[in-house]
Amino acid sequence: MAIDRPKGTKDHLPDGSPKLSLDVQASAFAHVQETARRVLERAGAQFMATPLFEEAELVKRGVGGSTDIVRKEMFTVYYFGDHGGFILRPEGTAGMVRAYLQNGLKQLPAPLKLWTHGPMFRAENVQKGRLRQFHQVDYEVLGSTDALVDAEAIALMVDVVRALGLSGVRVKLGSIGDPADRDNYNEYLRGLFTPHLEHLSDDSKDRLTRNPMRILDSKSAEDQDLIRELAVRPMLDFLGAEASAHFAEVQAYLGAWGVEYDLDPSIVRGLDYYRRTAWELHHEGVGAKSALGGGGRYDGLSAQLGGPEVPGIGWAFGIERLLLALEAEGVSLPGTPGPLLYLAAMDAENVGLAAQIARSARAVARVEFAYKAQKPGNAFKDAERRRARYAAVIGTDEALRRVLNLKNLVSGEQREVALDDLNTVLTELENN
RNA sequence: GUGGGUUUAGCUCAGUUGGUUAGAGCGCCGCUCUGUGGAAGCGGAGGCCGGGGGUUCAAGUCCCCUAAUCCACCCCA
Repeated sequence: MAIDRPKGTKDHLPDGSPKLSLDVQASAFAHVQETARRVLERAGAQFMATPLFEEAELVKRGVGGSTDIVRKEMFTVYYFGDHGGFILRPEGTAGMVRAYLQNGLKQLPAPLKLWTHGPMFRAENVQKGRLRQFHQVDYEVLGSTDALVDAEAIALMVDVVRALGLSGVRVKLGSIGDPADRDNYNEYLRGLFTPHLEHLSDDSKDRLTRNPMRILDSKSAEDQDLIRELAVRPMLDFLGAEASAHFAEVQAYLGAWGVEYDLDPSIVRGLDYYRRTAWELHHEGVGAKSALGGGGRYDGLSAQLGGPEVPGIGWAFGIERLLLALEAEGVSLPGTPGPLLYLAAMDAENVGLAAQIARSARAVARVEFAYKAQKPGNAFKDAERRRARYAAVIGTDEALRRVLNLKNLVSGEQREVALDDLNTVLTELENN
């Protein structure tokens, strides 16, 4: 093969392909999207979609200039002759909020629940559960600060994943407070760690200036020793009165609904616009970080993009990571079903008739036909490989008498059906 | 950006201390089998041994570079 697919991308393959795993099975992707649609739309979310590329400025302002996403993971799009400065979107929220503001969706009754799905792009090195083009399901609620909205969002994220048959997920829940709370906490951490600089790992020395909260979930043993020695207080101790009450309310609702979660003080959002409630969904099967998805409240984002104050909250999970988790649990998703009926003609002059019957039968069911005349033995072999439930071979006798011999490929039983009755019979067979 | 493993047919893999026409199983196509499938037998197609350079009389095999892939770090979905 002369040309391979670009690094960090996957082809989505039809059922039956060699090397097929759930994360590249096109029908599994479709099933995730359909399940998300069902669960989210029943909860009142409406589907919308935004472009795959946006102004670079949107992502810089929306995601934050100090994040790794902006510093080293953006794909710049160079190829629009009349206008430059576009990038492939690295996440969904900035575009959703941009579209909300630009299209006047503030006119719709608030809070407005939206959802979308599609590819995201990050220029990262590849490993398990991490790609350069990956896909997310995304849920956003705009126009409310109510803690009930937070709790419902978290519960819905769990609902979608559960509806797919995944069981081993954990919600890690935290609150990063309001901006002043976070500033206070970062100041506390800097004051605490700076005198012990020489005991921190090199990575954490860097974190101390860029994002001190990251030190707390460092994988380095020396960092963890130091954290224990210094008896570092958790972020939750620094929440202001309002953020604290809000967080208590979120937990009360989750408790009332029986949504399980673990309080995790080390929850840190990588994106600058988060406020208050922040959470992640974890599963063992998805790779080193084990995060299936994450979410949080972003009340400051709209204003940061130059719009009015519009509170918001949202989450996203990675479809590939979800499929890895399902695969790890051995959950199988429904694939594309085979045809209900496979038709073949024995003689070249009846191929056209087979095609005509198939085309009219497609009004009620999935029906395929052979493009060349086939001997009965080969016709049934073919029908079997295509996973048809029924097969019929048309010879001169059937053509003259205007009938089909429908053969059940599992039981081997045959029954004769008049062509005029075919669609009625197929409808019955489809329904049982 | 960094570190380690891997790369031979569509798939899973053999291939000896370098030795001349690179193999198997599965899959695919055909035949045995001109009105009834899942089996068996026989035959066929399909490889610049990831790419480039080097050593050698001779390289799938040894050396260097490069790419892809897998896993991990940073970070994230």
